[in-house]
Amino acid sequence: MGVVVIANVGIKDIAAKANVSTATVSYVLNGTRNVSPKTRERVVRVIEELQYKPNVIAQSLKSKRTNTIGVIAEDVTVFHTPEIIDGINDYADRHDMHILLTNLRLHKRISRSFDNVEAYRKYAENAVSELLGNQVEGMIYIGVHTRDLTGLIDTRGNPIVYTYCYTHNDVSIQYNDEQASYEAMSYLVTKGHRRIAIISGLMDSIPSRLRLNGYYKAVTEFELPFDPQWIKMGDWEAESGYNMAKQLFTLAEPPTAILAMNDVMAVGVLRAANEAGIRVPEDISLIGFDNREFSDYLIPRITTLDLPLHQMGYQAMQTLHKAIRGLPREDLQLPACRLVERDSVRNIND
Amino acid sequence: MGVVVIANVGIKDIAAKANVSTATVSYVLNGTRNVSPKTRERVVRVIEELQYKPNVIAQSLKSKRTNTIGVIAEDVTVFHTPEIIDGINDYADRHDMHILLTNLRLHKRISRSFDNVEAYRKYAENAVSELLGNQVEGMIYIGVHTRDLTGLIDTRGNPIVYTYCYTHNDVSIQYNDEQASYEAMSYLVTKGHRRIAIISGLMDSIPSRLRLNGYYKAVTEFELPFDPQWIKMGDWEAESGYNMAKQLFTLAEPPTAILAMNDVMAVGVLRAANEAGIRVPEDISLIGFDNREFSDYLIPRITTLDLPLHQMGYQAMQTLHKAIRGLPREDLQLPACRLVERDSVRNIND
DNA sequence: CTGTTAGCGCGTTCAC
DNA sequence: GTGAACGCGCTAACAG
Repeated sequence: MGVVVIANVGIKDIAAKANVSTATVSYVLNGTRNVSPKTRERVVRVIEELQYKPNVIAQSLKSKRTNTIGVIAEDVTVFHTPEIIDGINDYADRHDMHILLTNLRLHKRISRSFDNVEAYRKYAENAVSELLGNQVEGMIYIGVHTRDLTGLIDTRGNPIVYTYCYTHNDVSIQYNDEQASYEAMSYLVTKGHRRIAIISGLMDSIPSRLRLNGYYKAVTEFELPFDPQWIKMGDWEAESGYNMAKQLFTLAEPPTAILAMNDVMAVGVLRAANEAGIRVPEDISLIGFDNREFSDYLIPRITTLDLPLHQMGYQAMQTLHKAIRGLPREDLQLPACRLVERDSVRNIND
Repeated sequence: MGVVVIANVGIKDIAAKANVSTATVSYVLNGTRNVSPKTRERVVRVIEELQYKPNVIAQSLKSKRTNTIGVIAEDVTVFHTPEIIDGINDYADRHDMHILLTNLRLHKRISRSFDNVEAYRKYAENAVSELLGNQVEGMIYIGVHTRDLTGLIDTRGNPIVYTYCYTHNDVSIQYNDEQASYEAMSYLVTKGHRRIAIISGLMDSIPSRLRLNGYYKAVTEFELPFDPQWIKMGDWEAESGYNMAKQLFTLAEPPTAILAMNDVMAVGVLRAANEAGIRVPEDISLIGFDNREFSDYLIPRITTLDLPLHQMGYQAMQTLHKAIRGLPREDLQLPACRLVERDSVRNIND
C-alpha cells in the first residue's frame, strides 16, 4: 500500500538533494569537522527524510575496523552456551560491537565423541577462515565442555578468547570450581553435616579435579571425618549417579549428604533414593552442580551451584575487546559460582 | 616464538609476489577467465603461501551481496531459541550464508511484561537499524512466545521471516498446534483413556486455542465423554498446573488422564499428585508439552510433545533465502510436533 | 587466448 | 565547503 521500497540511498543522494558535496555530508554525519549551522541543518533534514543509514561495509573498508567479532560456539544447544552468548551480547551492546555467530553443531554432527579432536578440526578451521574473511576483529570460542583445545585452530595472529574450554597459549575465561565445591561443603557443614560423600565427573576433567580439591580443602579445614569410600567416580551421566548412590546407601557408615558434580548425576541419586525408599532430604541430603533448569522442577527441588555463565561471556568479550584495542589485559576476578538454596538439604542440627 | 602476525595480505601482495597483475589474481581466485596453467600455478602457490583470504567486505561492496542475514532473537536464553538458531545455522551452512546475531535480551531487560510492546519497540528498532546498516540481506525474528507483533518494526522493504511469533503482513513459521494435541489425545485413547482433562495456557494465546481445537476434535472423533469441568484454564506456570490438578482430583468423576499444555504446568500436576498421594502413572496419566529438557529428568519421566524447533529455524531460513533470491515462496509443510513416549502414561487396557 | 590497465562501489579525509 | 584520492577486490575494455 503506502509502503515504498526505497532503493538504497547513499551519501551522494543526500549530497545531491541537499546541494552539498559528499564530504560535507560525511562531516555532518560524523561530526568530524565544523559545518555551518545552516548547511548542517539542511543536510540533517534530508538525512532524516530519506532515512539514510551509512553503509557499514563501505565504512569498514576504509577504516579497517568492522566492530564485529566472531563467536564460534561448538554447540548452541548445549545448556551453558546461550547464557554465555547473552553475556557476550550484554557487553557487545554497550560497546557497539556486532556478533557474527558460527555454530559448529558438534552434538548433531559428531555425537558424543568430543575427544576425537581431528573429527571436528576441519569444521573449526572453516569457521575461523570464514570469520577472518569477514574481517572480524577477534573471536570468542565457546566449548561444549571444559577441555584442552591447544592446536585445534590457528587464528593467524588475531585475538581469540576461549571460554568453557582452554588452550595452553591463549586467554581463557573459566569459573572458580574449587571455590564452588568448597562453598557447597561449607553450606552442608553449616547444616550440621559431617559425613559427606562426593560423586565426581570423569577424572580426566580439570573441573572434576578442582572440585575435588575444594572438597578436600573443606574436609581438612572443618576437620570432617574422611572415608575414601565416600569418594565416588562418576562420568557426568545420570546412570553413574544412580549406581554410585546405590553403593553409598549400602555403606556401613553411609554419608548424611551427597555432593554430585552435576545436576544430571544428582537426578541419578534421586532415582536411586526413590527406589530404595530413602527420602531426600529427610534421610539424605543432596547438592547438585550447574543449576540446570530442571533442578528447580525436580521433587524435591535440588539445591545446586549456579554457574556464572553470563559473567563468563561478559568477561570473555571484555577481555577480547581490550586485546583488540591493544590495551593491557586486566586481571579480572575469576567468576564465582553461587549456591542456590532449595529443598534438597536438611538441617540436621535440629 | 615462531608465530608471525601477518599484516593482512591483499590481492596486490599476491600480485606483486607472483609478478602478475591483480586482475590475474582475481581471475585465478574466481575462475572467471582462463589463465595459463603456468601463471595460475604460480599464483596459487603464492596464495597458499601467504594464506590469502579475500576480504569479504571489499567483495560485498562491489557485488552488493553480503550473504549475511540478521537474526533478531528476543531472548537467546529462552528454551526454544537455541534450537531454532541451530536450524537456521543448518540451512545457512549449506548455502554459505552468515548470521549476524542480535539478542534483545527481553527477559533480563523488561522481565515478564511482554505484552507491553512499547517497552521494547526501541530495542527492536535499533536492532533492525543496525542490521540494515550492516547490509544484511534479510532478517529472521525469533519471539519469546507466540504472539502478534504487527507494527513492531519496519524493515523498509527488506525481507523478514518471523518465527515463534507472527504479524498480519509477513511470513511466519509456526508449528502445528492442533495436530499436536490431537496426537496426544489419540495416544491416550490408544492407551485406553476416555475421561481426559486438559489444562490450557492463557486463553489469549493462539496456541492455547489451537490445542484446544485438537482436543475437541479428538473428543468428537473418538466419541469421548465430555465434561466442561475437565477443561481447566492455566497460565503456563507450574503453580496453575498445581492448582488445576487439585481441582481435577476432587471431581466426582475425575479424569484418568491429564493433558497439560506445557511441561512446566505438568510439573505442577506432578507436585499436586505427589502431595495428594496420587501416583503417576498408576493412578492418573499425564502428558506434557514442549519436551523441555527437564521432562526427561522428572520422576516419572514425562511423556510430552517435542516441538519441531530445528525444522522451524531451517524453514525460516529457507523461506528467507528464497525471498532474498526473489524466488516464489514454496508452500512448506507446517512442521509437526512429535510425541515422545516416556513413563507418565499408563495403559489402562491391561 | 592471456595478461594488463583503469574505473567502480561508498564513505572518509586530505589538500586546496 | 569542495574535489579527488583512497581502501580492496572485481571486471569491462583493451593490448599483445
